[in-house]
Amino acid sequence: MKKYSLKERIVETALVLFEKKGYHGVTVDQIVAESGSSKGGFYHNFKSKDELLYHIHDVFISYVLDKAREAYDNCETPVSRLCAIIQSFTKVFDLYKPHITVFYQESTYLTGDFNQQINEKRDKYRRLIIQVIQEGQANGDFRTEVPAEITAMAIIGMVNWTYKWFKKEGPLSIEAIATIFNDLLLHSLLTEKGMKQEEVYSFLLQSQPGIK
Amino acid sequence: MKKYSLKERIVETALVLFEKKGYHGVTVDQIVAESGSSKGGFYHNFKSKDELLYHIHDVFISYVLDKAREAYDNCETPVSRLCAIIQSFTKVFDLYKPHITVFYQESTYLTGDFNQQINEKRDKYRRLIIQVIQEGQANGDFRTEVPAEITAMAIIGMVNWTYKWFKKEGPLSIEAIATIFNDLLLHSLLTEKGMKQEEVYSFLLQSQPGIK
DNA sequence: CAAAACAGACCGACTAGTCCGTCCGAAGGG
DNA sequence: CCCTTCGGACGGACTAGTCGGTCTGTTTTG
Repeated sequence: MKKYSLKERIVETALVLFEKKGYHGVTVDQIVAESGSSKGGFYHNFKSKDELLYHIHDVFISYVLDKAREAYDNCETPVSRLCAIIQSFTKVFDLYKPHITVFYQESTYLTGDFNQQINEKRDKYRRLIIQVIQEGQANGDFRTEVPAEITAMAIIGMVNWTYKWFKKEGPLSIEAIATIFNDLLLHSLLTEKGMKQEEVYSFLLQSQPGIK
Repeated sequence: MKKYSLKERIVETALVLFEKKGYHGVTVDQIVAESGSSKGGFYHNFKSKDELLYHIHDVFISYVLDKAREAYDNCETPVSRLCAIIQSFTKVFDLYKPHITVFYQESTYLTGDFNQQINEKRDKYRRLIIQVIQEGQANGDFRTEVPAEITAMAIIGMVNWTYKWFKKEGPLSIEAIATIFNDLLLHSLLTEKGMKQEEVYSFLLQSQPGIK
């Protein structure tokens, strides 16, 4: 039974406070007070408030990027790859909701060098999704009328926006939402040929109404 | 040839600065300096920096809400209503990009009363979209497997996210992007019956590749 | 006992908001 | 038509308060 380190406690409380009040709505003194620490403790673990913000960003984007690559490597076809990536990302909301909120809400305030490092990983993530779509278009599973880049951004938008409205206590689990996303996404992307593949059905919702 | 009033000049420069550096990254002094004004001029037109933020929020959400209702009233069927709303919203990016960025990036910092007023309008907008989807499900145009609420949030997310990546100087016009969104959205929502309607085709991309 | 981990008083920079003064155009009287 | 009055729009020095970060101890740990 490991104790939480001070650093972890600081990050956790900062996360909760940032999510509620925003990065600039929270002072270092508040973080220190709520985490039962001190200025000394804080600045022993972080060079600055900026670095704490960077740390939160990095933990999240690194995790998500890893999961996406894992999903890519573990799947064979564009359809299953795309669905697996979306599913893995959406599931992260249960785990990292505050991180995600901070990530999309406060990245403006990352200073030069930190900002650059995060943007690189963000780019890698985007390029991976575009690539999967292009692979699907190349092998005839996905429709080619829609440009892969825009479609990728549409999908990323659909999924990312979840941070604005998802509540853990809500009526739908995050897994259920991921399934709906995949259903919407496959319907908008698949060609008739792509639709006929066996594996597709495991990612779609059934047609009879009233399913939970 | 009307001159810009000081208030307008302040809002315009604030918008540009907020978009680039975030609400808290910009001081009142900076706004005052860049707009060629003064502290007196600023606080004569706005009760506080908060009120300026509120003003920016309100201009945008009011405009968008009006346009959406207009689109709803001018159209007859769920399909055309939904497409018209999406189109009207997406087009706003050309006009109000900085407003939108501020709207989604800085709303955390709206204080109590202001926040409440904006949220009401935001809610009305969301409910309108949900309603259109439900109407489409009721008359058999839209699939009923996907819950209207989640679908609405997926659509709103897809469209809203545009503020994160859209550049006016980019290769695609905002109208082209709106068309792509509508195409994606209709493919994911329409039933076979809904797909057969004549009017649908005007909102879809053609199947032959290479169309601009 | 040395080095790391932490506590907390303190400081300097910064910033939202104030306050008083000035300018200018309209109203109004002569 | 001119001079005076007056009120609203704006200028800008000033302030009170806040907040990130430092510095000097003290405790804990290996």
